[in-house]
Amino acid sequence: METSERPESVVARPGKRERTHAQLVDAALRVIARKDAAALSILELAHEAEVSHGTVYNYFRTREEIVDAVALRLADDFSEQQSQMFAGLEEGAARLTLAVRHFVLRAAEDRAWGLVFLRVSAAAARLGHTVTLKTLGNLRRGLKAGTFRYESEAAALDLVFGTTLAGMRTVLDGRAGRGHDRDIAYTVLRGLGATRSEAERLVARPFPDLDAAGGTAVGSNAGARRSPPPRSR
Amino acid sequence: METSERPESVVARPGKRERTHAQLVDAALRVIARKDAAALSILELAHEAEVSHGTVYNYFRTREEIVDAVALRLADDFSEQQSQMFAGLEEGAARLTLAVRHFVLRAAEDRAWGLVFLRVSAAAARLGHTVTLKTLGNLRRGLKAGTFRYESEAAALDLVFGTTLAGMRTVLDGRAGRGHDRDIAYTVLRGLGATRSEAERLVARPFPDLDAAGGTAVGSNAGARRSPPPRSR
Amino acid sequence: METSERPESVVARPGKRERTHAQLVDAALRVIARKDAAALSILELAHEAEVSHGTVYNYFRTREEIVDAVALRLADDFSEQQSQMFAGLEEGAARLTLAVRHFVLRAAEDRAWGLVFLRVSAAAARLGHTVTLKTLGNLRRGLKAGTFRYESEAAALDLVFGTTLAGMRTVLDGRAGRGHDRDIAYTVLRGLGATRSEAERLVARPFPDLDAAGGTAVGSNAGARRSPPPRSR
Amino acid sequence: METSERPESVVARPGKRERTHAQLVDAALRVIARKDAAALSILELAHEAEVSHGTVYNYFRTREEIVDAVALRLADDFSEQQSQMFAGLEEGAARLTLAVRHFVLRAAEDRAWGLVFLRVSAAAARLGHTVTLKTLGNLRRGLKAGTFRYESEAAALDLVFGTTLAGMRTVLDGRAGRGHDRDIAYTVLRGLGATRSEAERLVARPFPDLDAAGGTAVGSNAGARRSPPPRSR
DNA sequence: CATGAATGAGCCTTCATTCAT
DNA sequence: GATGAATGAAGGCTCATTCAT
Repeated sequence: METSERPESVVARPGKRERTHAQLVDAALRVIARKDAAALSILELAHEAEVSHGTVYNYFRTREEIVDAVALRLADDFSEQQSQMFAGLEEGAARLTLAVRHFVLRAAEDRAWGLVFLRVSAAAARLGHTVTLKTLGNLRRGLKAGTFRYESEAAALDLVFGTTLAGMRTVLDGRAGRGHDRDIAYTVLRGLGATRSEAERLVARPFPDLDAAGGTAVGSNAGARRSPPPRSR
Repeated sequence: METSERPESVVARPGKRERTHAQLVDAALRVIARKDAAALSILELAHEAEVSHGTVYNYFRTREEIVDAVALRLADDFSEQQSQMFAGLEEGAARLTLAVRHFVLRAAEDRAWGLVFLRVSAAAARLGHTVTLKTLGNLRRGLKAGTFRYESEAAALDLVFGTTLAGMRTVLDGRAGRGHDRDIAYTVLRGLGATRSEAERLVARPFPDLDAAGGTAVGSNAGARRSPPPRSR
Repeated sequence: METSERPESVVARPGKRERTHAQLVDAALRVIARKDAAALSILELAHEAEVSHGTVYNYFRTREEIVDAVALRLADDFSEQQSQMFAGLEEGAARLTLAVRHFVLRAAEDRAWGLVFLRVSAAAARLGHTVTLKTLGNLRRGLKAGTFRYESEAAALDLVFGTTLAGMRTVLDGRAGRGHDRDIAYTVLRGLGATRSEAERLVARPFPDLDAAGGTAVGSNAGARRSPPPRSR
Repeated sequence: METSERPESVVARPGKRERTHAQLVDAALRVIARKDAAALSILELAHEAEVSHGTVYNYFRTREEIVDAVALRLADDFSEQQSQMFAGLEEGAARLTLAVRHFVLRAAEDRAWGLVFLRVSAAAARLGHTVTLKTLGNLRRGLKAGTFRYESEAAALDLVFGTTLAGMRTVLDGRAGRGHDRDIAYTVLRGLGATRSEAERLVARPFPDLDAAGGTAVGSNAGARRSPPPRSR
């Protein structure tokens, strides 16, 4: 601690508060990667962030605020990556395909991130909201373009979220091999009413390279981004 | 409850142990309907079951054992009801359709049961196993019959479970109206590769009457079993 | 349990009560060999004796009664063995020497017994009383015979008990090798005022064979009774 | 207690942690003077120390840590007093004599301290270690000087500790009068091989005055330090 | 702001004990 | 006599939270 430098007032560089905040959210991510989000304790968080537990109270007042902050961080990452991934990609169905694959793939590559995502999405509505909004746009675009042919938008959302999260869980449990991202995306597309050939075409598209993009890496088994070439159906 | 058979005395000799066990599982269901399964406390359970907390320890040694017992009860109920519902129904696709609709519908009818099911299935692998086994059979039958045309069985399971659970959640959150059971089932069937007309036909079939069947009612807003007639697509 | 034989009254063979009692004391010995005597729990005792915990209450009302029963058993064993060992041996100093050696040796041979003895003697005054009485006689005889030359009888008793118990502890902790029984006895004899040659002579006497004698074996690494020949001093 | 320095405020800034720690160890001493060390409960300790039970956990995580801390305190006291007592005293036999007498005498003067010492030494190996090391040096010095003539060092240690502790117990039980410290010391010296005249000379030496020295007084029947003049043998 | 001592609510767990069968 | 279901006292432990420095 560099408190000794300060003669009278706090000389802290601008952004000190932001840095500590980020440090705490980082720590929370690591903790949640280990235990369930509901089990996150202030004490453990403080220890992981290497600050006194009293300090945590300068930033969050309840455990829920912490989980929310983590959710916000994940949601921002998500938005950020979507933007990059979708640069120059207008087709709603294509965007949705990439988004679904992205989640499953990332869970496979960064197991810790996957666990955190599932746990936080179960605990914080906030995360769901952000993702829902983005998804809804893509769904409607695909519907308008005629690629999708669903009747119930609510059921369509359940399909997309439910299947994707289940797919992530399957990957995290080691019950699926490479290519599960494509299988899940294909299944979702079919459920939305895409024809076989459309779905195959969408799923066959290569993944834009976004390794450079960053985002919050929780663990670090930065894996091979490529899933194997799609099986022909 | 059959306590009504012995209107005055509480002594209950034979089967005492079984009775108390059931009483505890009942209480656990009610508690989980209120709070998350992970938050279930022995103390609270004892209070709800109106026994001393020491008694709980005569039956369960950890909270997990309790949740497992609840899961077992739900799984047994599930199997039981499947058997009744499927009596004389051979077609895998038809069975699957009914099962999916059943879950969504029941969540709508008995909100407490729905909450319990979601919470327990998140906490106890046991429940998932039972359901998976039953589902797998129906999937394969449908595949062999040519109704389903999926490639990846893992993705198909993710589709069925993920979408159904998401549909239950949507219903519990009040974000879907009557008929969501049919919408969810229709979506799942399409995702499994059923044609539009097949899916419509399957979804249009009336629901066998199983109100008489019993099973574990947690809350008691025993609702109107009938969902509205299917919309034409 | 053979309760089914009984048509109206308890047919139990005479001595049934005594047998169950002995069974409980046996079990208590085994339990104390594992944990400290103060930690002895009715529950654990019942389990070890393979009776219901309710049964224990038909025999003992408090934990102390149990420990006392164990102490009584050990004291009886002690008296019994002394009698056998001392058959035809009048000399007080010789008797004391054998008694001291016996304790240390037996602790080495039957570790469980040693632990039990130390633990029970720490918890139950009863055991100490019995041993004291026997010892006192031998001390006084030795004094009268001129072999011992101590002033304070209280200090002499402290010497005998303290050193012997410490010697047992040392053996049980594995901090002493073969022959510690003789070393301890020699030291005690010297402390009581015996001359070097007297002490050597007393310690050199062979140990009467009492393997056949029985007594309560707790563990069962029935060891080589012989300690190595005395070192010459 | 030096709280008297700050008569009004309780805030105690610097050294707060150390103070509370000492306060807890003090309380533990008082509790152990009442009950057995194994029965020490965190709750009771907290109550005795007049802090919340949560506070105790900020200092000790298990009961054993507490007993260890008490043992450490006793061991430090012991070392401290030995140093004072032995100032300018080189002879091993003389030191040992004083040490043995000191223990017995102190048990007589401060009954609570004696109980604590016996109980803690039974529960914490730590205490034994410290005392052993100090004793060993004195034993070897006496052996080299020719005052002692023992063969087995292990048996010699058993003699010293066993007899001294037994002597303390006898005093605490009220089964010995004034002068037991000298009787015990004399007996120990004889057991170590000292001649009668040597032992008498050693035991006759006056006790250095160390009342001023302080150390941990548990009870406070600060007694007459002087034991009666040695009886002639 | 950061720190960390102190607090107490709240849960967990073990067991002695009672009592109806 | 033996059994075992039920009880509740007793203690253990964790943590969120407050507050003085």
